[in-house]
Amino acid sequence: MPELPEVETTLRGIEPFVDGKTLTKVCVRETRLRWPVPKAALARLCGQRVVSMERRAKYILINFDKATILLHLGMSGSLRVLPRAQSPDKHDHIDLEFDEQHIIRLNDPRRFGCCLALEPPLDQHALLANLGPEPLEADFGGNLLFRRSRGRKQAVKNFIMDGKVVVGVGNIYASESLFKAGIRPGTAAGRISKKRYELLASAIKEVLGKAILAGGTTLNDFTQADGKPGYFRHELQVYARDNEPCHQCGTKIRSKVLGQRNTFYCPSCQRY
DNA sequence: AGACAGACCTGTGAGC
DNA sequence: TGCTCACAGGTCTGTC
Repeated sequence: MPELPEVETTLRGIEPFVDGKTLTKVCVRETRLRWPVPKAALARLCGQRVVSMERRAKYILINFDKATILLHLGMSGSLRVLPRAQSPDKHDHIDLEFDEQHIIRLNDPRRFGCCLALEPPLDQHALLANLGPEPLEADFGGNLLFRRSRGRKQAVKNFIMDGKVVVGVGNIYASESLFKAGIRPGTAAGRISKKRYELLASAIKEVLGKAILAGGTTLNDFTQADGKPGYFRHELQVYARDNEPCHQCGTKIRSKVLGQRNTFYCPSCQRY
């Protein structure tokens, strides 16, 4: 479910209920997420005030004075703002309480997500130390993709999904961006021209930016922090549209497995 | 080093 | 109706 736009949407949804507030209570019902949830370390943060919040790649960071809560939604996670009295459902693993009325609740059926308590310096933590640039920041562009791709035989789709190259481009938006840039997903990354990479970088920025404005993409179960679906699904050009006509030229959209992930493209619009 | 496969989990929908 | 199977939005880890 959650790619960068979904995580950004989630962050924006919970921010008014978290930023500047004091953590009053933590309730952990299930510690078996991707890594064991450090109950005691989270409990020690109670009484401390949130000084800032940010997103890095697909991680949500809740910063306190001397520690940070790091959350990842994995494949199936969501964070929602709920009334404090709301009883937990199946897979509601963690509640964070920041005021009298609300809780922030992590639900994650597949338990691929995580919730950790980190000590500074944050940027030296293994999960954050080797991340590539943010796709929506100015330091990411076609030039960077071109330089990093020289000599690489890997399929360009797998290349842009590599978090060391650029963060936050997941399976849906990788297919969508390549469509927009006219590039075949299976082309070797090292064989693509600088000019094409400029188009691709712009496409990634545009697709992610639009998806954030739409509140993310809801395929099956993604909901924003207020429980509403994301609306980017209606904008998808190729993802999950195999055998349907391309919106641009009418050719049948094809699918193919690359790097163990389903990939969608238009054989006529994507020729490079 | 780069590239790939496997691993972690549960829910859903298709096909029988 | 109920069973089995394939597949799903992520990403770390190990192996070649």
